[in-house]
Amino acid sequence: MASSDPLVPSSRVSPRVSTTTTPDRGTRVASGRLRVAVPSVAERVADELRLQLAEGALPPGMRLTESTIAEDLGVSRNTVREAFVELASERLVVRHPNRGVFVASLEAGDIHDVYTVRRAIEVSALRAGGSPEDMAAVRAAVEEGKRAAAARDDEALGTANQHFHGAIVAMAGSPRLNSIMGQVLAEMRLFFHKATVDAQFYQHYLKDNETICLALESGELDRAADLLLAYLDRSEDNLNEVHGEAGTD
Amino acid sequence: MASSDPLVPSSRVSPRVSTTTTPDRGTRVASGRLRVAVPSVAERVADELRLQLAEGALPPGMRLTESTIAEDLGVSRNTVREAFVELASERLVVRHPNRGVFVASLEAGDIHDVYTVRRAIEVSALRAGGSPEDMAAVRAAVEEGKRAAAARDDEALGTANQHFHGAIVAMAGSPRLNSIMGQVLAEMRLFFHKATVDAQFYQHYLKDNETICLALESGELDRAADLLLAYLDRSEDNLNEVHGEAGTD
DNA sequence: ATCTTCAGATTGTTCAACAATCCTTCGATT
DNA sequence: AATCGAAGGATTGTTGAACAATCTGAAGAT
Repeated sequence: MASSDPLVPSSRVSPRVSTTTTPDRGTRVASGRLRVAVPSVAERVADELRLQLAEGALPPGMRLTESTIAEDLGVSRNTVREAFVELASERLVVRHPNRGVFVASLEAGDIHDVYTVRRAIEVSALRAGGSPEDMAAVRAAVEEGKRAAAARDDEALGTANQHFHGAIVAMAGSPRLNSIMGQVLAEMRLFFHKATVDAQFYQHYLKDNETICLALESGELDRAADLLLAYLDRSEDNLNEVHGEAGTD
Repeated sequence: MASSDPLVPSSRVSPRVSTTTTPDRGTRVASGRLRVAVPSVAERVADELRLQLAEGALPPGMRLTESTIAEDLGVSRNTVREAFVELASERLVVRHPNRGVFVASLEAGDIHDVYTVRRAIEVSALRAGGSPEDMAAVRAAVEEGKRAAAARDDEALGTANQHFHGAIVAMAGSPRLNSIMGQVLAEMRLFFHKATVDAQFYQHYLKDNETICLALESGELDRAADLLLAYLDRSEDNLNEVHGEAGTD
């Protein structure tokens, strides 16, 4: 869904005939100076592709042809190209020179690698602790997960889980760590659509998150870090099992 | 230096008149199948800019005009643009919409941020230990630093120091962590040209590296990690001092 | 002195062209 | 029949030109 929505407002039918058209994507703020960050077309293409990748509309391994995407989104091939460079730097797609761009697919080694990064940054952030607001965000993610579990909404449960781990990293207050974590989570999302894990899978995580959060709130940072580490190890094993089963298609 | 070398071999004088010219950048290997990764022009532009950034030829805050760079390197504007997207994703340049691309400059907050990332990934990698070969690489970097110090080569000393920390992260055997560390070190290189620190500055680091390496080699991973953490804290403080002095231009 | 207007420069984006490369198909050879 | 190699088509890589949108800075008006 949302696959063929044009990114440009739809006034681009015959681009050259209109001389000095009315401003298209100006969003001109008459009074203030603050421009609220109007994303460029290339960025919006990247955003759209990121969204479709996260939704599973573009499955891992799929080839992304430049001209097709350009037509579908109503932009030029060069703009798609810029978006591809960005997505490739985030490891969401892989560029094979002269062959094309493909949706990234996590192999067994990649899973371990991703979890190595997660262990590094999540444990580090947790061990350093955070402000009360930061911890409140972690707690909020735990409660969000509980609600999702009560509503038997697996999708929401997965989202809450990502919020939980995102909140842990956010405790460090580091834009760079947040950005790295965001990319890692995006990579995992890419993979998760292959295996819709059962509810018990997540239920287990839910309890772990609660325990970790409690340890954090009581100031037992080292214990919280150890718990998180164990959690990540188990999560990696779980994912590998799922991968071993689902990876034989 | 090496600022105006064209990236394309120089057969690009009149690009349209020649129909079916001889292969320009083919590097065709007659026998084998293995193509040794011929970098695209955009990648080479990014490489060249990265190099000039690391060398300090493009100082922080400097504006990089698309057409100028395109002319200097003998490539098209669109290609430069692709390179800019990549460099921006590495935080080596900053893009101001409709205003241009500027060489990134680390502010005080950025320094702390960079060190937060380093603490996370270096300590994590060190704590997990590594194979004998990995540790040998760490040791080699220490010796490299000693030689550079003996030769009073500050440049080489800085390089050896980066090798040391790179080798520590490489112990984790994680391509993603290596890539992150590479970017972080590139960011720091960008900054280091502002302050050519004195020899004693590095001498101190040299002893720390030796101590950390010894702890690692004797299997005292936790102690090595603690030492590294302390080292990074001190290094951050040092850098902030230097920044406070030199940043007043 | 402050505001507006205007021109110049640069970025953002598109388009069209072509070269280089890859993949496939189809013969030709052994 | 199997293998090899040569067209052919499709797609990527790269360029150059064009133009709209935006920013910058300077000249002019209030």
